[in-house]
Amino acid sequence: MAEGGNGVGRARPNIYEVADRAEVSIATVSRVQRGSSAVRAETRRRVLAAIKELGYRPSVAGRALAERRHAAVAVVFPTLSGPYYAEVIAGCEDATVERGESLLILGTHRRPRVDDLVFDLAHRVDGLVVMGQTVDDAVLAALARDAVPLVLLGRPSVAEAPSVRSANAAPAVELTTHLIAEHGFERLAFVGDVDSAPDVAERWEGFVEAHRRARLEPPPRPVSAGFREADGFAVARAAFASGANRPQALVCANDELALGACRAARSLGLAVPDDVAVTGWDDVSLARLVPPGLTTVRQPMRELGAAAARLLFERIDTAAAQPASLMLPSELVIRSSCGCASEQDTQFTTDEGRG
Amino acid sequence: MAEGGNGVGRARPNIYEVADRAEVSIATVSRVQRGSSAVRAETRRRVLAAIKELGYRPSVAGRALAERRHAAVAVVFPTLSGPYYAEVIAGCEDATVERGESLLILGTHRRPRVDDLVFDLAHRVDGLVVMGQTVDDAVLAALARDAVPLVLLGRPSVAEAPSVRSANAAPAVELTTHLIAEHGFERLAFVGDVDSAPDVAERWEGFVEAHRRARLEPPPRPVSAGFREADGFAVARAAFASGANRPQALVCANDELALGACRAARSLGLAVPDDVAVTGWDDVSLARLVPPGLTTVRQPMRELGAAAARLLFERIDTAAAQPASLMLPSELVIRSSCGCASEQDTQFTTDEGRG
DNA sequence: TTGTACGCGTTATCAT
DNA sequence: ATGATAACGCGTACAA
Repeated sequence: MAEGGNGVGRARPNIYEVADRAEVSIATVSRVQRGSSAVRAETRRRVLAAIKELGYRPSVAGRALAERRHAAVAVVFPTLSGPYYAEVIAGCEDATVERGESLLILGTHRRPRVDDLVFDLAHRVDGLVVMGQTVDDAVLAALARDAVPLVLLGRPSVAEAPSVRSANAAPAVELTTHLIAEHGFERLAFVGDVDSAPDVAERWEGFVEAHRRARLEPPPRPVSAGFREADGFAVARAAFASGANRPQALVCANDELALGACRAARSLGLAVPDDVAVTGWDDVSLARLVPPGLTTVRQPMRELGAAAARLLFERIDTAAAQPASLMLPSELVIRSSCGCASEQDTQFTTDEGRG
Repeated sequence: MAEGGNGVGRARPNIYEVADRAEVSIATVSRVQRGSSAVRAETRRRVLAAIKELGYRPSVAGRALAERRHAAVAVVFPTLSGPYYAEVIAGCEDATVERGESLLILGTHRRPRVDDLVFDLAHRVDGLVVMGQTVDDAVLAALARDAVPLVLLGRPSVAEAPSVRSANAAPAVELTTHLIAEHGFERLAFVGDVDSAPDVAERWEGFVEAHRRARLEPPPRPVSAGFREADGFAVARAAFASGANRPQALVCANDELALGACRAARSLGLAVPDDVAVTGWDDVSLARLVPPGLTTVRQPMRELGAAAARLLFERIDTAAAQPASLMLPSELVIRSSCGCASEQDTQFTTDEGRG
């Protein structure tokens, strides 16, 4: 381990030094080191010895130049706050390391000149995973024209780039139907900004679809801004203010909003789920910790990231075929906030925090 | 925006094509493009036009080879689960983008051949931020011998590499003294694995020091494994089982443990803080949301990451001088779980979740 | 099986 | 102010 003492400050050896030391040509070093063509066993041994003695590692820049590839990909995301993006990126990282390559990251939230940043990034990797609404369609189109392999994540397909998503409509139908059929609710409300993200729009559509199937009139399209706990608090307060006609259940576009709604209920002396049911989306670690356990929908975040990266590699390796888009299933997680029995609220391992 | 239509599939133009089009030599293109030496205004104009028309961007590989630098750094971390590492990495990313460079990431948790991964990584960037106990000291020493610029984060200095940390001992003294002096507690317990991380060890030492100053006998050194919610639950259950002599306050090494301890208390019919006080460390987003608001210590996570990256850049730019290590202050966050009045538990914006 | 020589796209030095 | 040209480190035809 930790290759040996080639003196302090000594410049990194290059392929020529290795060749000299092993008394072969650089071509042979390259062959040995890449494990490619046939090399006589004895020669290979000598070369390997020289590599080890010198602590030689091929220069990525030189190799990138010669091979015309970077052995690296990048993921573009809005922000690292919250568990969603971090988990997805972790999935990308898993798949990337598994392939023996490197992962670059770029956050776009509140950053000027994002287009330029993305173009620069595109030129130092072999492909890009682009999450959510972080990059303009026009930029994606331009990248596609430049033949930059692209995979989209949690966002509709654009510029013929394949996309990886998790199910929204189906679980939304399932969740809403659960509230209607199992718990007998008739006045539901949807909390979330339908126009801000396709994911949310699809959840809303599933919500409406469930009403249609139950022959119930869906509530009017919600107007609300934001995804934050405070937003959920405000919207829920307003909803609860409608007196006797207040909704019996709040279907929130994410767990943050749902937690805010729970707080709003508490602040008005309403009990969840006895006085009002609340559901979330994402299954953040809080969801199972805060009483009552939040009924929500779990997206396979890490798998989403890994799948996107693998799709990207496929796209890189076979420039020809466009791999199809992928839809990963989401899982309904029934806890107590919808009104179901508590049943000891699952396990409590959260994998948060550190030493 | 989005440079123009140089036909589909057209190969990326290189500096020669630009030179041809502008009717200059590649040297001039390089000069213009780098903004270096003097170039006649008219010439510059022509070159700029050619660059724009062709959508030229210099190849990072070519540049890296010529300049012998990568314009990129990497951060090595254990895992992306939980808010701590994600926030720190976000800080690194801020500082990196601010400098116009790129950030590579490598997670080591549960990964085989970490040493090799790190060595590979080191060869494709200009320097490394290494977090926590992710990499063996021997590997760090080897990297240092190879003249790889290194900055350590949240870990004691090794191999003469500067380190960035947040204060542990001082806030631990402050927190413990608060419990002793303000709330009059005399039987405290420390929850956390003191031997697993230097950070935790320092928090423990601060805890002991506060006892010393108050002329109180500190409890025996705790034996506990893990940092997780479930670990806190288990340890706290055991502590509460000691009957009348049970601790009046639990000082936990992080918020996860503290939340587990709270749950343990609940499960035994003990109220927090009325029957037992609990404090955490980190101020994760849960800390202010779960009732009662958790008294904890806030580390400047994002600033830690940014500071580490900037220190690394300094180290890269001035190979000679070793920048000194940095210690960033941590902030005591008093909420209700220590027994202080609730006072409407601060704001509720959490920045978690997404659309 | 092995070696020679060229190309990859820049930067930088040295002439002019 | 501008142009030739030599590195930079590697992969790989092609030749031997």
